[in-house]
Order: sequence, then C-alpha cells, then structure tokens
Amino acid sequence: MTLIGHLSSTITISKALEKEIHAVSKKITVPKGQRILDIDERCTSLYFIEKGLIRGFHFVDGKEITNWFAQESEFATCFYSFIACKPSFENLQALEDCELVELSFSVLQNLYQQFPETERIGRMITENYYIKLEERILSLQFKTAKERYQKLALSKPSLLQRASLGQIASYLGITQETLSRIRSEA
Amino acid sequence: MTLIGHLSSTITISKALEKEIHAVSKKITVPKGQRILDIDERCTSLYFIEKGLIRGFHFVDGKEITNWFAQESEFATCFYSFIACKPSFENLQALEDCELVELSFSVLQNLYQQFPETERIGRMITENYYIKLEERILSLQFKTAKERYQKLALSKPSLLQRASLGQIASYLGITQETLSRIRSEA
DNA sequence: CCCATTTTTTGATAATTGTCAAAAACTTTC
DNA sequence: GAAAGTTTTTGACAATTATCAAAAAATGGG
Repeated sequence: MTLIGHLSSTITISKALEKEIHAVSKKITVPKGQRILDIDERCTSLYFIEKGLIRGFHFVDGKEITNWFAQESEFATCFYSFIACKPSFENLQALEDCELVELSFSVLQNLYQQFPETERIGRMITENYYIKLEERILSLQFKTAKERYQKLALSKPSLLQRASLGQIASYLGITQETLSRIRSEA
Repeated sequence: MTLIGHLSSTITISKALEKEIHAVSKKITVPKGQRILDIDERCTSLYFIEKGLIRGFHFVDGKEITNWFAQESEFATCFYSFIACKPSFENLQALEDCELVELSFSVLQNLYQQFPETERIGRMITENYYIKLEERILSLQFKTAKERYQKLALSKPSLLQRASLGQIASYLGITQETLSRIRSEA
C-alpha cells in the first residue's frame, strides 16, 4: 500500500495535497538488518512502510528488548523523540529489506499549515501510537504469556515468521525459552 | 498550584491569554468517592488538578483495575476518549475531595486557534501521557513486583497513603496479597 | 555443500507470584 | 462506642515463568 492510498482511507486527498506530499516526501530503501536510528540521536523523521518490517528496540542488562514491530501500511518512528524533539531511547532497525516514505518533522509542520485537513493525520498517528501502548499494558498486566502470544499471532500472523524467537519473546516480555515452550505445546 | 502557574513553567502566558483561560475554564469541586466520568461516556473535558487525587479504572473479570493516578498539578482525562472522540473505556473517580479546573475539548480547540502558543501545551500533555505509558510498560515488562512498588514509592510517595492497597496493587499489576507481603518485608 | 555461527528446543530446578481461606486491623455509621 | 462493613495481613499451597546448561536445528558465507 502506498502512503497516499493509506491516507485516503482517513481523509480526502486533493490533487494539490497529493502533489505536495510527493514533492516533500522521500522514498528510501533500507537493506535488511540496517539501523535506521540509533539511541541518543534525535529522530526527525516519520517513516511510512510501503514494504518491509521495522522494529524499535533498546537494551536492558545488555540484552535487546524489542519495543514494537511495524509492518506494511504502518508508520515507524521513535515517537517520543519525534514529538518531544529529544534524544531517542531506542534504536530503529529494518528486519527486512524495506521501502519507506520518509517525512521529516519540519515537512510535517508545513503540511499542517498549508493543508489543515492533514492535522487529522497527525492526530490519527498519535492516537494510534497511544492506543497500541494502552493495549500492550493491558496485555502485559492481565494476560498470561500464552494469551499474549496468541493475541499477537491473531493481530500480526506474518510476524511470527518474519521476526526471530528472541525478538518476539522480548516484545512479549518473556524469555525465549518460555516462548519456545508455548509454541511447541500449542 | 494553579493552572496558570503550572502552564507558566512551559510557555509565557500573556495577560490576554490568562484572561481568556480564566474566562473559558470552569472551577469545579468534586467530593471524595464521586465518579467524574463513566465507562462508555464521551470524555469531553480535560481536568487540571489544583487539589486532590483522581484515578482512572476499569473492570476485568468484575475486578477494578486502576489504570493511573493523577494528583496536584497534573491533568486527568480519559485521554483516548478525549482525543479520539470515542466512548471512554475507563471510569474517572475522585479519591479525595478535589478542586479542579475543567477545560472542554471545544474550548481547547478555540484556544489553539486564538493563541498559537498554546499548541505547545496540547503537545506537552500528549507527550506526558505517552511517556508515562512508555515507562509503565518498561516497568511491567522488566521489573519485579517489588521494584515496581519501590519505583512508585519514589515517584509518588504520598500516593501510598492516599490510595488503598487494592487500588495500588491493581495499578502495579499484582494482587493485594502480594503487595501486602512486599510492604511487610521491606 | 560443509563448517561456523546463530537460533531454537529441551531438561532440570528455582524463584516469583497467584489463589483461596481465614484472621486481624481499621472505618464508618447509627 | 459497638456492630457492621471494609481493608489489610497471614498462611498453605499451586501455577507460572525464569534461570542455567546443553543438545538439536537452522542459517549463512566461502
């Protein structure tokens, strides 16, 4: 799905807006494994994923902890760093060869000014991020490891093949061994 | 702390803006125990807490689960319902007699228009909410029950006296019994 | 296609937290 | 200030998940 196609499901995109988005956005490709952002850098871009898979992760006691996965038709960024203009607390990494549309912070501010209808997009993205977090908390607080895995399997089935056991386990807040056992018994 | 005083630490409040805020906001008092918002209602107000304590909670298997506490100089609202204009998934309740400043959604939109510098406030509140959630997730995922309790004791010491064991336990994602044992051994 | 490396699985055991039940302590109300 | 209600504590036991170690399977580069 293209960025324009995705946005069209939320707001009506005029020809002028479509042109402007094309003009100010940048298509980039990122090879599998590459870092898109490092911890302590400022994250000044929002990435729309046309193809591929990205994760955010950081380190706890030397171990990688995956904070989120984002796949086709989703946005990826260190949301905190992006909105607060502060150093990122997480790395962004392509887990597959990716085709991305990059929108910089300043480009986005300009879009808001020129095309007020795009404000809704900004709000949507914020809400989206917020709601995902809410759900994750409820999940972590009240579901067993198995239930959390099953929920993920339902909402992002392809992820189970596309990300490694360790990446998924850390995202679910459990050890690799536990996730491996959950998989084998199911 | 008054609302104006609190906002002054972030942006410069002109006399005109101060007047306008006074004109469009509403001081309200809410007695201890009272619900401020019920599940499934639309949350159309943002509350600044000048005095008192509020919690957000919902039910899981008939049991109350506290999602957050907000005290003096903090904002309280069902953030999701407020920004997405959708029914709330949580109740808001005063845990003490409260003195609040109420700002409605539409009033806030008008403020953004008339006083562009207030946009930063909106962003701040959003960020604040988001960052609290982020921290909570990291806490739930990688800290033991005891560590989570100790962290809360450091960040909001007065809360330990002001909220009940059950409310705090559900917020920390543990049972009352476990929290009681953590307290007694410490 | 094979060796080296990484990832996943399996096993045994320990630690953490939950569940259920009942007693103790604290509050509220008349 | 005593009875009723609520909240907190304690105990015994069970379930879940982590830890450590090692084997098995999968992957990647030459």
